[in-house]
Amino acid sequence: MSDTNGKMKWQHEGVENPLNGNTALCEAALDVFSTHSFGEASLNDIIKAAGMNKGSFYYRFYDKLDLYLSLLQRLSVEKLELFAQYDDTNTEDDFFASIRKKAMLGIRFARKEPRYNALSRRFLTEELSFRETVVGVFGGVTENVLLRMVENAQLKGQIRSDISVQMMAEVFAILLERIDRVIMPDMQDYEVLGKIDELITVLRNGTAVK
Amino acid sequence: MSDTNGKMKWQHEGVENPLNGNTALCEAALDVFSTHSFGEASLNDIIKAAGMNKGSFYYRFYDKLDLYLSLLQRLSVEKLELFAQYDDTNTEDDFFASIRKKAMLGIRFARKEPRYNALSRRFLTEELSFRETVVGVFGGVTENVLLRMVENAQLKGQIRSDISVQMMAEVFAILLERIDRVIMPDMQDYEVLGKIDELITVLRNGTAVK
DNA sequence: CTCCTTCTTGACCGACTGGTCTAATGATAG
DNA sequence: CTATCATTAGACCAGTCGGTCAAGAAGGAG
Repeated sequence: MSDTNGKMKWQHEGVENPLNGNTALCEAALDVFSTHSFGEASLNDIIKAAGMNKGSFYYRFYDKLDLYLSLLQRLSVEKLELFAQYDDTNTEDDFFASIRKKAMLGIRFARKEPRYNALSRRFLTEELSFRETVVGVFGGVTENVLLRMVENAQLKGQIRSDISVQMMAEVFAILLERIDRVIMPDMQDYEVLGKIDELITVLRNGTAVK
Repeated sequence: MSDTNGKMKWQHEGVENPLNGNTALCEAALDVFSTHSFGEASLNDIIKAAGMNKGSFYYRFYDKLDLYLSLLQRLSVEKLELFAQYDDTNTEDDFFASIRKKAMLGIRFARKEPRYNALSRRFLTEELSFRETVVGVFGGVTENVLLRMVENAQLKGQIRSDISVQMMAEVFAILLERIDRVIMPDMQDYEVLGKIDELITVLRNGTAVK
């Protein structure tokens, strides 16, 4: 770990992510890391479940953290690919229409790979030093895009101006983050869309009677 | 652990919670359990930080789980005491006034003991089997009071009826749960009240311009 | 065949875990 | 004083952890 410095072994050597060819290891790592914290996750379990040997693992990875980072990288690539299909940064949508689209994309990915959501939420409960290490490798990807969306919408007069933008952005962020609590796994697509529209309605018009 | 069956040693023997007289152990356990998952938390660290010996610890507790449960019990008693001072179950408040009061109480306790919030949120990310064990001891305390508040308010015509009660209750629950993200630790009391009122306004009237 | 590199194997390491147990200590009673 | 009790002390246990390493297998090049 002290040797790693948060870098990935395969990145040093300009080789592709060693998880790419190894679906067994990828699945095992995702299973374990999405259900256990980094410290609690047993590397032995992962390796055993993947049908691998310790030596082979350490031939390709520096350590446990290297595997974790490689997994995050693979997942973020997959997510970006999905989101890229629906890129709307240039369209001049209504604010709530943008939020709606964002929520739909998030749910689509979450339903495709539920373990990813579990993993990223679990990451937020890791120790601060660990989070800093990981963020240090992946860079500040988490720049607050929501806050700027809200600021923009307020300037355009699409949302009320008597509430601070920080508060609004936070409300949207919290709800988008836990949107899975509203969407059940057994729902049909049209039901999911209905739930999202309900949520957007609440955010737009509130819950009180008019 | 197999001997424990999820019960607390001191409950068996009708003695008071052994954490009560031992502030050092209580503080150490709260420190560690609020920053680490149950599995990751080191009992050795807790005992050392409390200036205790292993033998003394195991004289009073069955095991690590017993300590964890005793800590939860103590905290829940403290929280109930605080909430009891402001019991409003019999008053005929407006729905949003009730929510406002609930949010204020939650924040008051969270600011008094921030580690408790961290602990209870961390509990939700523990393994299912562990959560079931703990819930089995404490009973289904988590009966959804919010859902019934929403149903009631809808019957009284205080909130709109075109959104499902489940959705609304979930939205309120999610936001109440993460209300700490909106309240900064260095805020004065009047600032906190202002933030809560902002949040209530959003929930009541929405974010769109009228 | 030999030589060399790449990759695999699994025994092994020290550190740490939750938990046990026996011997010693302190206090109180008769 | 002795006897009995509750409590403390910490060495010790088996098991797991992440990580290392020397030996050998596999395969291509000459």
